[in-house]
This record gives sequence, structure tokens and C-alpha cells, in this order.
Amino acid sequence: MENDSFYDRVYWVVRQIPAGRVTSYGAIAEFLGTKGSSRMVGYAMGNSFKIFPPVPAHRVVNRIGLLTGKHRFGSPNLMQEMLESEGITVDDDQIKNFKELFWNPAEELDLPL
DNA sequence: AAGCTGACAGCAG
DNA sequence: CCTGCTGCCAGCT
Repeated sequence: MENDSFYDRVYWVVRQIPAGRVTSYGAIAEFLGTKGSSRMVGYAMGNSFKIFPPVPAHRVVNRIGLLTGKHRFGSPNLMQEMLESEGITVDDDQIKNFKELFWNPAEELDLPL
């Protein structure tokens, strides 16, 4: 919050994602006001493993609910394991009921910004 | 200081 | 319908 960096904002939003829920890079980017910078969100996730507190990056997927960044977790199945551990069903790197599990920060969160 | 990178997203062919 | 290319912006080398 006190962080002014764009990355820190991304991390902050991701940390607000409830367990068992997922969101998309584009949703976060749009929420931050930089809809076109959805790539930056994903890139920030790449650095999420080196920051503290750890960011639940496994709850962030692309717009179709595909675990595109699973390889960034060290082990390809680690991301899926974590998601399933939270009650999320994943099949072939694709989150099932993604639409229902989708957590939109712009609606679930009433941030004045 | 300048250029490259990147876990996306959307439009075009 | 599916594959490919560009746009986008902040961080990193």
C-alpha cells in the first residue's frame, strides 16, 4: 500500500485474492488502470517469488483460466497442486469452472484508488 | 543511458 | 476455426 511501485500494487491485489479463487492478469491490469499492461502483471508475478510476503501467484492465471505460468513455480505441477489444494479443479492446466471461481478485484474490492 | 524483456490480450489473416 | 502478430508499459541488464 505504501508502495508506489506498480509491481507492489500488483502484489497487493494478488494478496487480496481469497483462497479457492482465481483472477486474470488482465483483470488486475485493468483494475490498476493499465489494462494494456497485462503483461506487466505477469512479469511482476515472475518476481513475486523473490519478494516478501510471498504472493499467491498460483491464483493468477490468464483470461481463459490456463496455468500459463506454472513453469515459474519451479515445478510444472506445483501450481496445479496448490490450486487443487485450495479446492480448485484443474484439468490439463485448465481451471474448471473458471468463470465461477473468477475473482474480480474491481467488483469484489471497493478500493477508492 | 538505451534497449530488451515478459506467467497477456485482442485483432487480423 | 485456428495460428500468428502487434500493442502495451514498467522493471531489469
